Amino acid sequence: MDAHSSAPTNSYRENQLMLQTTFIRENKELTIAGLKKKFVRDAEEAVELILKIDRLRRETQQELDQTLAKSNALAREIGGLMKQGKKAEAEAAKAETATLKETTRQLDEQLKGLETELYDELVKLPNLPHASVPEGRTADENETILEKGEKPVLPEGAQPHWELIKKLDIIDFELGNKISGAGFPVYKGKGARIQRAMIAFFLNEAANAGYTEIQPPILVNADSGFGTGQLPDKEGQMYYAAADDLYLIPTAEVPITNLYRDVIVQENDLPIKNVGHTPCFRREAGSWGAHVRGLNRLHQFDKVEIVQVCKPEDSYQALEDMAQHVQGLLEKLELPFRILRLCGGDMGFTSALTYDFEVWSAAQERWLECSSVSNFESYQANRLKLRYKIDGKTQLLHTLNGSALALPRILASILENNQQADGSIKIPKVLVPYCGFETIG
RNA sequence: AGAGAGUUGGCAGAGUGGUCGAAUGCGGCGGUCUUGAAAACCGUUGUGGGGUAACCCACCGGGGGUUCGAAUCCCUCACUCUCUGCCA
Repeated sequence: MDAHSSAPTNSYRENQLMLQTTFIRENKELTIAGLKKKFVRDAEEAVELILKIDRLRRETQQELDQTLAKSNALAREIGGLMKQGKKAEAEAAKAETATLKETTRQLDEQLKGLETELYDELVKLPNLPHASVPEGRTADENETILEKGEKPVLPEGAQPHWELIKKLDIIDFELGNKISGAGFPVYKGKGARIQRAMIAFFLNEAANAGYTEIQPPILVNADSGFGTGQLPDKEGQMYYAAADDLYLIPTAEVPITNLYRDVIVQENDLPIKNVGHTPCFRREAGSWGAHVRGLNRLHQFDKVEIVQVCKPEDSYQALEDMAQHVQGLLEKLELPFRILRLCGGDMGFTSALTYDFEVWSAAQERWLECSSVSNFESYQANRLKLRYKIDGKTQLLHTLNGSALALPRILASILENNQQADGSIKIPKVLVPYCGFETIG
């Protein structure tokens, strides 16, 4: 943990603000600078436009409120007159309401339009990167903050995992192809058992670290997709069940974080730490090729996800704790890995700071991403309306999540790194009690 | 899937056209009393938006309508419950 022992300090958001618009209004330059770090095009224009719409929105709101206040007063007056039986006066007052009503209708329409416009613009903006996020546009500019573990020297005739799984008959892509399609492998025998072993191991480790286990639905509605930011941006990456208007989750983050949508959490229930195992479904339409062979990229895979909800001032410590947890798993599995701090251009849309974990895949001689641990600060919480009460005020919480871990690439790495001279695979010691065998093949 | 009944503040539960943002009870918070606690009593206690502020506005499942005025009437959608059917 030495590599990232000092938690980065949150440099520019001492005052956590309720609303993104309020934050932008009061931190215009910081917002623009942050957006530029994430390579948002025309950041200034986007921010100016938002501030302009926001100004108009507030003006319109004021006019509307005043008009409504007049209507309310008049209605009360009419009520009073009716009670006293002053019918003529009441009728006269009624005549006045017609113009007010028309004004209300117009202003209301205007306001709704402006609110929609504002929302549409806001939703286009990604989260702002944390100060410690390195400058850079592509994955090449990510910062390696730790590399650990011995890269194994493979025996003569060592093979990549897609050959090994065939030889050992533990994962069958052809069968999956028949019953579903490409990217839906069938795990058989020890292949299935080691998957189950890893899931149990990961869940137990998380439970030991204080995470509460959750088994969420794996189909979610559109509101949940919006809450965690998959919608409206990455619609095409999720499978969609049109008949029921439900999405297959791309990660357990979606249902588990959305558990707290529209919730005001009690302060002493914080931090919330949840873990869940789910299958994950990803359409990933583009970029299939040689480097995504075998288990490297799938349409369906299993993942154990850890999620935390905490107070703003605790979130960067929580991020470090989560990273440490993931690191511990990889160390126990005895796999070589490295940790990257993603640069502005390579980070996710909703994240403020992300650590990627990559395992070494010895036969492919490549690093494979197996976990991504992120602090979203209040970005998701703002959409989720996830808050807590402090000093009588409601304030947005921070959300974080990370894979702990995604299975297929871990399995690929185990298979490739641990192949023995006799062609068998040695199972990491920690998994043996879970799967009940020490070798495959 | 069919028939019926519901959806109100943290929870329970009143309220069927005019100070209802909403009675009452429980819970929460503050106080009195007490060595301390309980009980009792008093006060307070929803969310969001706008405004320097006083204060104003919106929200009683979602959306729309009637009306000078809607938690209350009408339409529509969603969900929940009960009974029947089906089912792992």
